[in-house]
Amino acid sequence: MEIEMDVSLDPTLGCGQAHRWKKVDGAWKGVIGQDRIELVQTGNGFLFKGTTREKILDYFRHGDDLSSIMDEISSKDAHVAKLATSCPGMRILRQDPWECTATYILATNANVKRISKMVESVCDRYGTDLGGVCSFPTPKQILNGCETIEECRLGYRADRFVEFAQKTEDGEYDLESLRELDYQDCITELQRVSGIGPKVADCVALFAYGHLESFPVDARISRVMRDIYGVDGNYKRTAEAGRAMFGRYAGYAQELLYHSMDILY
DNA sequence: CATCAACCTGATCA
DNA sequence: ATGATCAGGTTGA
Repeated sequence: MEIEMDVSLDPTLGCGQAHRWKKVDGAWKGVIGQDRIELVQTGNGFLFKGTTREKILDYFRHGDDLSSIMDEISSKDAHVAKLATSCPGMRILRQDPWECTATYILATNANVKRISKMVESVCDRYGTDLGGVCSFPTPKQILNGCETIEECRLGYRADRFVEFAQKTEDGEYDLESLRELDYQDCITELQRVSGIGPKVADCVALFAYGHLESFPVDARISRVMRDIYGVDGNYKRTAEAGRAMFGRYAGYAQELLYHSMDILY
């Protein structure tokens, strides 16, 4: 099946916003929910198999008008304008809140390689076998075998990861209800979770709850803000500066800036 | 509110 | 080869 969309799979799936995609012989292989997916870039979109058109369109935020978003953030800053041109088709994805949050709890103070290793590890150990790859586990699946969690080599993230699964399963955290909240309330609620600070909250707000004004500041973005824009200071200050600079689509600007560092380093 | 050391682990570098 | 440093941060003092 083919989908027409202004998207470039390489930066979109390879930039690190989602952690389960792998490019094998020109095809992007990954898992969305319980579906094993394969995507191949074409001239004006991509071919897909493994799931429904509807789910793919939702995952790739088909409703986002990329050209007008790029126009808007490009008008705010010449550097981002250049990146928008040099890296067309980079999209923000819409990920499942549970998987996205649990994954970013694992992502703290680890590099991309190690993050995907940890994520694959918990999928292999606790997820459902989909034939060659496993789905991201449900809270229940994790809790059913959490006594062997140390075999996943999560380090000090393990306790937070299991606690998050426990409290989600218990209903203490209601991830669905967060969909109703605006950006500020959303990150405030997310930060009640142990293992979620301002950076992870911003990532989840952006990648799961679709708050496109979120501007997560990680180590790389922090360097960009300092070196290119002369913005220094703590997290709150830097993230606010990004949102003030780029407005309602700051998240897209962040992705472009992050990816540009990816190429540089 | 701002600052800062400690924290699992594994890859990289000297 | 072996030790220091660092990586998509968060926490608690």
